[in-house]
Amino acid sequence: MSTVARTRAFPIRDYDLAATLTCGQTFRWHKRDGCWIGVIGTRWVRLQATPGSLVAETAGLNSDWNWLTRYLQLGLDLGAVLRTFPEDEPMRAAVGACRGLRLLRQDPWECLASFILSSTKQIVQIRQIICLLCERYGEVLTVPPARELAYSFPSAARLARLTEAELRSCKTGFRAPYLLTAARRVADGRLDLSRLQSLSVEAARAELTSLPGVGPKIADCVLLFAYGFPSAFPLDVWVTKALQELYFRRRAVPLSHLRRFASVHFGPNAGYAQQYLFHYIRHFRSR
DNA sequence: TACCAGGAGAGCG
DNA sequence: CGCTCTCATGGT
Repeated sequence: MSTVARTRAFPIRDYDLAATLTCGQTFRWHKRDGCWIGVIGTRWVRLQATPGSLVAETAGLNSDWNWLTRYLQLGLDLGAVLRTFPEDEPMRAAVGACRGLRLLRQDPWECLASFILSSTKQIVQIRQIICLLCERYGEVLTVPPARELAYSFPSAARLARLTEAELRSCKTGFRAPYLLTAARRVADGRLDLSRLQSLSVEAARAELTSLPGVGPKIADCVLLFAYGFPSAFPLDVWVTKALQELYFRRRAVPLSHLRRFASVHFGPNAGYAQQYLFHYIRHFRSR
């Protein structure tokens, strides 16, 4: 039965939609009347979490929903992932505090650009910057009647034509030239983001970190959130704090040491474990 | 007001 | 390699 519809319900369990959309892996979702409204690619989407299912509404008709199931990773067996985590007290606490937190599979360009803009910014500020960029340089999207305007994330080609001053007027600060360089490299083909999916995680990381303003942390965010490399382990100030507090008795440990520890301790889905630690330390052990 | 934010790069010893 | 400084700006 290939129904064409504007809405669809997906049976799912252990999916904490709110945590997933607000935990710092994506920046454009907002809550309205108990639902989550956002943009995936060039589609306006409204999501409602109900017990046992997710209900999705779009502006236009869909004959297939693969773009959505892929983004939300609805086919993932979360339990199988959690079973690969180390059986220690910190991981039990982190997972127990937020059962149902998921990793999304995002568009590489939007993810790369977003995290270039993320450095030494709070998540609320990152959201502001990206919102400004989309309103000014994104495309107006079709939305259902009586809904607020929605915009696509601006393409690399669009941003490549901007001046640094125009980018700085979106509050990007010292990150403006970084974003501009990335946009130009992607737009003129020197950097082929779709090719990275076929590379080893090390080779893909090397490609990303060749961009100015993209170091190991931002590269690993893109490797994990856009390409789904399960071993990518973004080590930011929060995860650093979590590791020191939970595994090193609150002692300051060199970053290189933490990287080594993370790569051996958390197993094949270290990136997933990282997201639970990030969420846990930010919401339950702040300061 | 002071501190800090999902960092990275350059300069230094 | 490890440390320090700078970059820009606004939230808390």
